[in-house]
Amino acid sequence: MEVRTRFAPSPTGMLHIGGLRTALYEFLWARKNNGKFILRVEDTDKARTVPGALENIVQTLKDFRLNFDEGPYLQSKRLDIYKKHAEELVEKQAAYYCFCTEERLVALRKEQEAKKIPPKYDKHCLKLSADEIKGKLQNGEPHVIRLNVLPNKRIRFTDLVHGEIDVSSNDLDDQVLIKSDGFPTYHLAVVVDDHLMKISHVIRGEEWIPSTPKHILLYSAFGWESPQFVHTPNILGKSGKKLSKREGEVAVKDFVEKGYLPEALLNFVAFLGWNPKTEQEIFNLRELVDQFSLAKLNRAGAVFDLDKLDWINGLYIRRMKIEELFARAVPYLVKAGINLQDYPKQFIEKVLQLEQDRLKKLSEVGERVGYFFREPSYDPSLLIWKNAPKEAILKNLEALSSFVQTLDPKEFSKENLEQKIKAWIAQNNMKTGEVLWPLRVALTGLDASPGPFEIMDAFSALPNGKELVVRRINKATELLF
RNA sequence: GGCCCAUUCGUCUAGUGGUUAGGACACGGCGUUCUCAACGCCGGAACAAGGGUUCGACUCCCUUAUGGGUCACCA
Repeated sequence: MEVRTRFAPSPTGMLHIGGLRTALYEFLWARKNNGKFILRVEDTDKARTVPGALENIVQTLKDFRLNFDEGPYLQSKRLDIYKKHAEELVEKQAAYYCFCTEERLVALRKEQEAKKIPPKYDKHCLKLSADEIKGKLQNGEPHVIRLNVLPNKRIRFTDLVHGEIDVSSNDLDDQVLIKSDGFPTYHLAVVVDDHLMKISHVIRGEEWIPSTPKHILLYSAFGWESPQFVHTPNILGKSGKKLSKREGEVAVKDFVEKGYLPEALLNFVAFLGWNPKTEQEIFNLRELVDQFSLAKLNRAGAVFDLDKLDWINGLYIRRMKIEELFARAVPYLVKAGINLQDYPKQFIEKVLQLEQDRLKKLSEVGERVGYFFREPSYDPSLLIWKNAPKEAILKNLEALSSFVQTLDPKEFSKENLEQKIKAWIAQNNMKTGEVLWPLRVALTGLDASPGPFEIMDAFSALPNGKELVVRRINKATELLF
């Protein structure tokens, strides 16, 4: 049988991390089995539908290369299908019309809560005669269609992650199938569509386990075979609760804007609930498809650990070719107010290369490379290396300034500079730290940064690079004086 | 509260009756070094508890505890 999976989000907001992982697993399982991955939009709640959400979902899947083979199917365009199926259920007496008002339902629930019994519909409208129903329908009375759950039945199903799950029908409510606005509820729509779309594996979050028995009832009422159910563990926030907006960003879009790479995000999210059972940690999409299996899904929820995401993201950044890093960093550099057209590409590339090992996310790049684009300002005391006397530092900087001026800008390669300057230091019996530390601070104004040789190397890609370097050294001597 | 699901280092996890309980992130130390990264080496750190079953339990069973999910004309 062909493997067909579907991602079935409701367009109530931006695609979030949990949705991304679900889509990933569905995608992987389909690809792994040469099956089909389908996108279906569960937009059956008119009130909660957010404009732009559908576009965001489609675009994000595209950006992350989780290409779907069919869809997007919109449930809001399939209303007649659900209605027809609900009526079929009514005919089979597996469902019934209900005309109860919201007030009655609320009162009923209150009463049950007061008695500390689980709130359930009391099957009030099941007692209506055929004529009564006909009359009310003809009068146009508002109504819904409810599933008729028979008491004292065991409902069993197999979940590929959790194994056998067994529930009593007494714990199930007479779920509304068709709402009074004519739209189906999730439960009806999901079952009808999964069947009609020949979905082989329903992969979704574990919060759906409690409603799966209702779905089983529907499948059997229709006389259909159920698909395989795969309930994935939840992604948890630091608090151990289901990841939610309360504990920080959850929209995929926000992570991308912060400079997390789609590949890194996918790699990270894949490991939240799944593990290849090897010691390999870094996987591209191709490898994930290769290694993925439902049997390797975990059961317990997984906490979303930003530290590990940062590590993976940094690792992907480090492995990137410089041209690619350049291309991806452009928006962040622009945002930092750097006019890229004013600088040679080679210069920007060298600058990025310097920071490549240090970046955890792309959004940090603007701030980190700032000293290349504007004169640093800093406290002069920062120029002092450890407990070195101020006079020695001043003297070293002045001598350094003269020495650098004698150097040919064409020989500003990192290796050459290092060799030349270190030889010069030795020649003059200076202390390395008392030269290189103030040099570096003069160039960057920072207590932590890349080394002075590579910074000078980068500056040399500018027509006036050497002058800039000398000017900064001189400025440092003035500051210190 | 009813029902359901889960439980190995702080976090992600390996482990399917006999292991010095392994790896990764984070953390600490050391090395490299002008600083910070990156890199390398080292280190601390876990089987929720109690009963069984067994020659032997992290592994199997039961109970308890804890955590989570769910109980809508939302998905």
